[in-house]
Amino acid sequence: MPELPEVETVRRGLERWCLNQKIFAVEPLHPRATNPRSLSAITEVSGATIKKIARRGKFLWFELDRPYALVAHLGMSGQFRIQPFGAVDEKHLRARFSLSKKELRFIDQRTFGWLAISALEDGVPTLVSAIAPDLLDEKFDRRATVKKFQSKRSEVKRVLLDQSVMSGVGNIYADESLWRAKIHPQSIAAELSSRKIGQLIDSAESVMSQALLEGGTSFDSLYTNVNGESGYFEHSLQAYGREEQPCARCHALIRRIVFGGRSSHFCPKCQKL
DNA sequence: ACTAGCACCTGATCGC
DNA sequence: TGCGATCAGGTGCTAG
Repeated sequence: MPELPEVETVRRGLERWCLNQKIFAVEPLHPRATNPRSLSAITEVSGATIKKIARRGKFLWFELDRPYALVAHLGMSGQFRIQPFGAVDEKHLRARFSLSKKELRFIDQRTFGWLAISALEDGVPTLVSAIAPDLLDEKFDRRATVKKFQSKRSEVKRVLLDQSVMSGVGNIYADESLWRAKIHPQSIAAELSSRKIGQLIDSAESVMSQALLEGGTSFDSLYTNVNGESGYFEHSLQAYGREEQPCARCHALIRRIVFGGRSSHFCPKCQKL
């Protein structure tokens, strides 16, 4: 569920509340909350101090005063919450970290999210090394990304969602970016001009930056920041979830189609194949 | 090597 | 009121 703007909102909240805090105790509460590729149990971070909170695409990690990091992915429904000691346990509480004055909690209804211990290599956890830099990363290479898009014979929306090409974009912002760039989601990526792919990248950057300013998109309580508050970007969506509603540009009705097992929303008039 | 499809979960909602 | 079908913002494994 959470895409780059939502994960970045969470990262900033964690930075504000957890930086330079010592982790006194860790309590894992669900077996699926630990990624099977984790180097060891997450209780390993007991006694460590949080030195930095980093992100690449939708992956977050806590850098510690140790040679490894605590990596987190929110999956579809993961949340981090800062709570006072003794607050009632949330229904889907999956792990508890005791800091000096507060508890950091990992909550996840659908259990697609996870935590893991992962070695750092050049500042990036091994578990994240196959993920391409995202649009807000200074390592993001625009020309190389355009080339990668052009090397793919599949539908451009699938490529947008491929985290090894460019990370951070999920189903909502993919539809929004394609709408803004006036590209049909089923266009073959390799058949698009460099200029068109450039427009798509620009659109993804502007839509996600705007969403970030509004604290992200949320339809329900499954996405919130570390204080349990929702974002406001839902009001600004032009394609996602707007099936049968008029396109803001041309008033044709937005269509929803399913491919790759998920919904795609687009304007049949502005976004032609 | 690349691509497409499905599996992994829980819960909300909708139609009958 | 109850039940089954469908849907949900992600990733990763596997079969072709």
